[in-house]
Amino acid sequence: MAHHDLHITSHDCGDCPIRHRAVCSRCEADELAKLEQIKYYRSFQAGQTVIWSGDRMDFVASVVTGIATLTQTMEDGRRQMVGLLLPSDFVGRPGRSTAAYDVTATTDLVMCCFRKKPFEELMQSTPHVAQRLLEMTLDELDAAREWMLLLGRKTAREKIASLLAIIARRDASLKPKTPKGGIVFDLPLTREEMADYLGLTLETVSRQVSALKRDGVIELEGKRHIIVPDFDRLMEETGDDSDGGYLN
Amino acid sequence: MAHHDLHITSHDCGDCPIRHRAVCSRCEADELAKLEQIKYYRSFQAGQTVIWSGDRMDFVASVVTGIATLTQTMEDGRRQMVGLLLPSDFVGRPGRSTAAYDVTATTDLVMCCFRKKPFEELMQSTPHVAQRLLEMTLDELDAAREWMLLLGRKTAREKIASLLAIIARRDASLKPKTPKGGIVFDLPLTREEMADYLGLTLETVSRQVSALKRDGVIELEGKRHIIVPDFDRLMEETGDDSDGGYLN
DNA sequence: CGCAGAATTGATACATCTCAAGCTGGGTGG
DNA sequence: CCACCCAGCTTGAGATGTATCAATTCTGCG
Repeated sequence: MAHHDLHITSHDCGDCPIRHRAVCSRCEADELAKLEQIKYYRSFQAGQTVIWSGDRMDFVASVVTGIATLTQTMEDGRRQMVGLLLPSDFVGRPGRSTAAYDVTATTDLVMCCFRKKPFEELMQSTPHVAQRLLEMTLDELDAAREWMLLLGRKTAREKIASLLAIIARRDASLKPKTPKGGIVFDLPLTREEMADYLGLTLETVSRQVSALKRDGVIELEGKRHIIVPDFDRLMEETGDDSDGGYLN
Repeated sequence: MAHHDLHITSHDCGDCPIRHRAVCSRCEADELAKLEQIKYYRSFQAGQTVIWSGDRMDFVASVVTGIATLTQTMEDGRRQMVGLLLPSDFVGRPGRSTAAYDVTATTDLVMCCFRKKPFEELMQSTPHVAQRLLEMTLDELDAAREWMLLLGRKTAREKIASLLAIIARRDASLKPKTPKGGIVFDLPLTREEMADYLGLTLETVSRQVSALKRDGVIELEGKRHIIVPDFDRLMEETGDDSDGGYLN
């Protein structure tokens, strides 16, 4: 609990690992300079809550490193994760003063925050931030709708396979080495978090992971380290169209 | 099948029923004039398909009157509705050339279409359209996430109650008369469409509607006409927080 | 070493799906 | 004007997938 707001050597946007993907990616040098003036970093430890749904939220932010989750909770405790925030993803909504969801760090997390008021002004004055934010929001909307199909219509096994495929694909896109011998990655989520994301119980998640392992679709090393010997085989289990289907 | 593209007396944006809510709501007179130049109307009969997922889509559009649905379909025929398009809602994505979902008219439908290329140019040249589109997209994202909670965690009864509450609330906002004696409206969806929206089968929808009727939460006149004698009672059945929770 | 959180596995309950049989109401053609 | 028809809907009985409750078993760590 000790220290949660931190000491990041406030670095230059030019060196930022998410410079080319985040909400600032379209900015010119002068626009970037304005952003630099209103930005500040915050760090969170794995497991920490960034903000609670309903709390006042006077900033917006980009995830720089680490992973965070957006979850909704019902009065009786049922929980549904509604978003997984990866590096470059954006949190918060211009024009809204309170958080709509619980935001939690699932790994150690660094966020690049902007005070909301100046950020909103900057959106008015320069179009590139707003343009990029629209693009990112449309992408998120598509992702949310894909998730609606998963939640509404897929079986537990298909849900697990889909989640693994998404994480595997993302990981593969980060480390461009494609070892023919299969894709390897670490799960960034606990079984319970997977359950909250997939609309299942943690027991069902555990059973289906075991089943995929038993059937040779995946291999496990420890609880978190996953090996996918044949990605196409995994894709068959997701229930999705064979072709990734992402043209433009 | 006969005639599907139609003869709407191309009217003035000033008279448009969605003038104050649609993507054009923030436009000044000069911007509106530009939109007028590239707009055209299309009409569809109830049940007609507006566009199939994957088809080339060289326009974007606003729903003027009527209701349309966005649905995703899996190879084996499982279907999930991912959006319900009401008057003023926007369809299509600037910067994408094919439709991502099946769009279907569930009632007779009139859409105000803009050819995509000019619309995109207009978005660059004037900020008001892009601003409003961002706002609308953020609203849709919130709605999608609320639906994720419904799909992932709510019971069949809660799902039905939630859908009825949403339709009831929308209808109440259109006809501002609040008859103390209860809210009355017509379902714009068949049981099967409700099922596709809620991630259920049509039989389960039918059973749960009957159950809500048996328990006095709603009354039915025919299959489609619904009477809600006590809206708070209906809200209790949705599983949501008692307070509507829509501050800003 | 032993504890605590995380995960697995088992037995059973239950909500929803599936398959199947009727019902209902509005439109149509004889 | 009636009889029929058919899509939309309801209801039933049984199957099934996932949740629930309850032990264990892992695993990393103090």
